[in-house]
Amino acid sequence: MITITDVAKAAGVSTATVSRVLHNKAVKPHTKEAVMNAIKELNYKPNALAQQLRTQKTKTVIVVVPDISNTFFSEILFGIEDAAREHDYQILIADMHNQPNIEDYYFQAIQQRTIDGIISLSATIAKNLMEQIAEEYPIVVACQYLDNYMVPNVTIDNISAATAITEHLIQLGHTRIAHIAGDPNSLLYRDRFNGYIAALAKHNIPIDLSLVRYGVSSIQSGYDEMKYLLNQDPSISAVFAAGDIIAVGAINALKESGKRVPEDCAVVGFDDIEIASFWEPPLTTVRQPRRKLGQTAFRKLYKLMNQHPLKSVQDVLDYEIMIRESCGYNQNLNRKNNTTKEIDYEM
Amino acid sequence: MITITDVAKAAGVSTATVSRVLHNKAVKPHTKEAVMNAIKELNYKPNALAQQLRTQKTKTVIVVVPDISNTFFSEILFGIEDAAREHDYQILIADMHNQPNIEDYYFQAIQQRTIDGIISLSATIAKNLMEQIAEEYPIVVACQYLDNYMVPNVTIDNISAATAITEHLIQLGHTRIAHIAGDPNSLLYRDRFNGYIAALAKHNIPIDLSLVRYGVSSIQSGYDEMKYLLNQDPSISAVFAAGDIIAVGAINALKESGKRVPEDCAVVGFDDIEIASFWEPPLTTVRQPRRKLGQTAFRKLYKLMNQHPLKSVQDVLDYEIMIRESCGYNQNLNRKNNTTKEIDYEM
DNA sequence: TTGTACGCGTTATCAG
DNA sequence: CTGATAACGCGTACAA
Repeated sequence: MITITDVAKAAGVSTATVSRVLHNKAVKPHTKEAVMNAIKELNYKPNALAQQLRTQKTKTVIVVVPDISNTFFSEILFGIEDAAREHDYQILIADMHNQPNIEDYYFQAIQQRTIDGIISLSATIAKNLMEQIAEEYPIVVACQYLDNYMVPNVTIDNISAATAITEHLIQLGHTRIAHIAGDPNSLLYRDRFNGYIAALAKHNIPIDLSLVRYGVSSIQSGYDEMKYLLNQDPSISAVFAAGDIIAVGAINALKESGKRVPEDCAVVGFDDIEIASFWEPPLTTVRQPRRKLGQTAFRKLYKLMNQHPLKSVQDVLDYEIMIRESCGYNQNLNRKNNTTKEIDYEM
Repeated sequence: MITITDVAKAAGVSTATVSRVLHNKAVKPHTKEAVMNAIKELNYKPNALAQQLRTQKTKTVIVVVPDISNTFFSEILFGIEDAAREHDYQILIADMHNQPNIEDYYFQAIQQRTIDGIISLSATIAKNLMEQIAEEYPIVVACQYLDNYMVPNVTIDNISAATAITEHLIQLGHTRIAHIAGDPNSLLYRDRFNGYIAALAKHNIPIDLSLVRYGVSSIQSGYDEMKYLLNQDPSISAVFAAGDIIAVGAINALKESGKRVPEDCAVVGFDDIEIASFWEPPLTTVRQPRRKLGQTAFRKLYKLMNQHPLKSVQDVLDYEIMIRESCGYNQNLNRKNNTTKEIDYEM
């Protein structure tokens, strides 16, 4: 292995000078050139490990992803990478495979100084534990949050979005609207559920909890819960699924049962993942600004890692209702909410 | 930050002894206990950076993935992680976003000693460059290969699999069989193309290159190429797509054009990704042993990293033809090939 | 069985 | 502007 000492010898200077050249510090043009030549000739690459040990910075951020095979998260990752590149940071992906015991990852890596910060796209960890970590280390949560969250996070307003898309179904004349919810332990999904309830209440539609089922994020689960609902109450005319993956499973179940979508039963989802627009029929859903969510999350983390003051603990970004065919309203008139806000807790 | 010195002081021993305890070297039970207590009390975590700098080993492997949003790769990653865990290695994911200029990743990370080895699920890099890297550093290629590959790799027999699934269409009576191929610069896709040609030749079906289109791995691309084919030659009665993502796009195009699948046109794919079995109709395709591919790749890399001799340069694993409805042969009789072989080049 | 001392490759401080 | 040197935290000969 070829080190900074080798370069120094070859260039006839000290290692300190080589280091200076490497970091664009003040060096005489002449000596700088000599060093550059030596570097090129020897094909020298600084040892990142040694640099990191010395500077106590790794310029690396770990992203905790619940499930990388869920395409919803990939676009968020792109956004994170976009922003990370701006500041020359590396991204490390930790895939949880949807298992909830993720504490290990947080602790191991950051306590061993392998990384400078964490972006978590998951919030299954206990609230107090998360807050404890957040006090000691830079961490930002994206697309997930907990009640009265004091951990820096960026998200959309799930209640408002769920209300909006449910109202859309109501405005199309539906009153028997089922909901296939996500994990009730996640505030994210509780919010979507609450948005659904709020929309019904607002329009004086009686709330019937027998129309609510709880699924997990898989096509199979959406299929199963829809079958259950159909079996139990054939009068259902619309379904709001808490995620697109669940929604497409529900569509499959409906079609298999001889129901036409949207004529016999409308279906709407949440997230706008890629297959949503390619499904048959194309899915009406809520689009989250995924790339921007990722970018915002990283920029927030960057401030945290470099002791810049945070304007707000929580950033709330805009969402968009994507009207496609699965809801029966085949018109190219998408609705946008324009309420990017920053809820200020003043850290 | 709390270091090994702090622990040593607290336990009243030298840092060397603490280190020995950490690595289960010979230490008197009594002192060992004292050290353990100090570690626990101070909540000491070894600094991984320092360890790695000292030992010149990171126990980390980078996996180069063409596109993490393609679910085909996630299961391979699981397999890699399975095997990595056995040996206490960390996995690092590098997402290429389908861009071919990946040399940077290989070099940067491994030359800067941040990683011990590479598993590449991509082979867009020039052959000689790849071989040059392979001579200097531990690297294994999975699911991809180049002609006369001297770089350790693990894969299925794409020619044989493509031949088998094309023959299945032939046996169902099809003669006008189109092929939507993948990137012809990739031997992987050339092999699938060649398998298609071989099957036609074997059954004396005239080869008509106007039935062959080249797509990329996206639903949209499959859709576009199928539209083109339909427009050009409505007599096509079956399509072999070089990947499932392309295949489902093709199905969408067919249905939109008023063709029934499989009655008017059969479709088969390759890879067996999750949505394949949930599409309408469910897709007949080739299943690759993804998990095992990943495991095998890591174990091969492990040998390389630890100077164990390699039995073979190339491992060829079994594939499986998954017969579903999209080919019109709705019978639960899947075919397996049982020919796991290791082509011996003797390194 | 344990402690001392050095070195992994780099950067930062302090003189000059 | 440059060089000598200490230090980052750890593992391991070597000696005791």
